[in-house]
Amino acid sequence: MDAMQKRSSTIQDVARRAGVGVGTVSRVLNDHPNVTQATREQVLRVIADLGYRPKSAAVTLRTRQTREIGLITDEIATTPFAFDLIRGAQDEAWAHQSILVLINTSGNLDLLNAALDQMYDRQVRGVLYAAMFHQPVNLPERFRELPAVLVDCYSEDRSLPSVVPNEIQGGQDAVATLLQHGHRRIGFINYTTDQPAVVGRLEGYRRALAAAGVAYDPTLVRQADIAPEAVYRTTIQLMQQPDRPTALFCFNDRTAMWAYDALRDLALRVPEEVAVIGFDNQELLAANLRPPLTTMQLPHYEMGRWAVHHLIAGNPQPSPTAPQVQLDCPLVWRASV
Amino acid sequence: MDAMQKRSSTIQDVARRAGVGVGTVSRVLNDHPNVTQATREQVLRVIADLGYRPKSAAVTLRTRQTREIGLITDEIATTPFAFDLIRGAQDEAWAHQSILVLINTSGNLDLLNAALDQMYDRQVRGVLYAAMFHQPVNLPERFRELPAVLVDCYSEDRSLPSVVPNEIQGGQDAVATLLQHGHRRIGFINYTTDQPAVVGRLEGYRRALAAAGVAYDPTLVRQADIAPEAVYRTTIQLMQQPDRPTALFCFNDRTAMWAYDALRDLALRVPEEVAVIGFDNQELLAANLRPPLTTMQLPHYEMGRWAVHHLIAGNPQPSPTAPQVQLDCPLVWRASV
DNA sequence: CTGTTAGCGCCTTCAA
DNA sequence: TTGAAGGCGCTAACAG
Repeated sequence: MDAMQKRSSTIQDVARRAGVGVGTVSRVLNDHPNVTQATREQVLRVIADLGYRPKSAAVTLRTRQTREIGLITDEIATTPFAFDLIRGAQDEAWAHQSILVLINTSGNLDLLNAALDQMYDRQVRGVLYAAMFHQPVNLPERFRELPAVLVDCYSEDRSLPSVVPNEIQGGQDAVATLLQHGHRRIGFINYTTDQPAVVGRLEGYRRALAAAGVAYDPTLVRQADIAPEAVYRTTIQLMQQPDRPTALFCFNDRTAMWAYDALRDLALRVPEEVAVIGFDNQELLAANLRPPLTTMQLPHYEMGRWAVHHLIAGNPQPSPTAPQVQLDCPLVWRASV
Repeated sequence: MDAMQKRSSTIQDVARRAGVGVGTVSRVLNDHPNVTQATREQVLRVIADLGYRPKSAAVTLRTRQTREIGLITDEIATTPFAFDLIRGAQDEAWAHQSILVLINTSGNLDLLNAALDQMYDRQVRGVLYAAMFHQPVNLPERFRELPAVLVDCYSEDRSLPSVVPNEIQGGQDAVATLLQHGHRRIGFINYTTDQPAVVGRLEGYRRALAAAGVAYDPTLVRQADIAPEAVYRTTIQLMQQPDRPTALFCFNDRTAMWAYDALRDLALRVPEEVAVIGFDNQELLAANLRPPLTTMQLPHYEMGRWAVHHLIAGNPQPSPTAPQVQLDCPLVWRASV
């Protein structure tokens, strides 16, 4: 390894070759105005010749700041969302000449603390903490000791800035879409917990109905575990009741997938006889179902961007008034409505 | 931001408080033997009191080495595999007190070069380059200037070490499983390109047949685009031919998903009337299909681990003899066989 | 406008 | 076994 690491040139080398002082080189490096055009060009030429690049370790040591942003994830692993979030964060970080440093904690508190240690040691500009799904979280106090933004989660006490999906808007727009297509009896297969997505999407459902002057019918709203049989059975029940729904709003794309199964067994065609709309926009599922599923997209990419932007531009401080931003879930049009 | 960054303590602070020289502190920090037990404990106590942690920038500047590993990905974005690979890499890196620095290039060459610049500047221990799917790649020469390992891809000239899935073994084991369950006429819905996965899995198919003394019947092997209709049609054709196959080996889980559709329309039950085995083990699909899909798992986690391990322990040098490792694809048993 | 100098925080000789 | 001193590569303050 050492063999190949030909000692790269330093600012001294550049200064010498260019016949100037290191201070001057440093100035052109940092776009300081006090350099004549001539010397600047001269220095730039030598830099190019030598292929010189400043060592970030030296810069950090001197300036006490890095161009790194920590991304700590909590077992976000199994979902394809993770990478969208990472991409969004990276794209924004890159726009600020910064780079992502990644740690997945697997939901392990010791690892989380170790991750924070790392972030300190490296003097990152700040830290993102991303959860696997929209939820409240309880983070160690130490999180308040450096700039931090929560993604797809929020601290119980609301003292840290966070960005999450707008579940209500998502639910409302989904149902409004169904309404616009003439549906009046809209079934809703929700999930059983009380997580924000469940509560928010239901609220959106009600608001859309209310806005359209359609009465809320509790027999149309069911809760089912996210499991094949549970959803299958619920769908069958829903569709076999008198005055059956003509459209289905599903808690997420997996739910919709199993509802598809039930509808097929019921010989009900999508979308001709029953319209279906999902949530999440898990490409792998939604785009590959038959017919392709119309669904609401979770704004992971945008949340990643927002979080990094806020970290860099928002100078986030822990405080009771930390912003809690909700990003819209846009409709992704396919063929199930 | 500055407000919260209470200047953390330095090695000097520790030395002063402990009544020793900085050299001594440095020694206990680095487990140097020449420190008496007494002073070591004394220093350790002060370190704990102060919550002192060495700044990595200073260490790097001095030692010229970091504890960072670069991970450059090529638009690996859309697949859920990405995170498994990242997790594997991180877990192994962590075991070596190292951390991942991530850059996604979106297949953009300029970004790739910029990424390499970053890696140089940061003096990372080495770099992983991961592709979206198993394929040959052509990387810039600069890749040869620092320790690098390719993941899920390999350089055309084989000069860089790489780790990829063992497609042949995967195909062979998949088909062998079917054979063991008594199937003799096994359909294979392959993909149309000539990428390693396509070629390798076919080879595996043939080997399994040969090993079982079953003649290779070309009418059972089809190539279909990875698109719903193409697979659907192919499946129908395959199953309607005289002496139809009793089992189906699908190029990947998405292919299997659409084959399911065709089989259902043909009123053929899985696995009672037709056994199906997929490839990739995309949890989101495989586990959620009805019945859940038996499939071969792509070893992304393991490839990530192997790559980092080799980077750190293998002292990789670009050379014509760089190792090209293939990792097995284990069978994931569900309910479709 | 430019060169020189003093550290940033740490590790590593070199003496003691 | 330990302390002191030098320097890693860079920026910023200070003269000039």
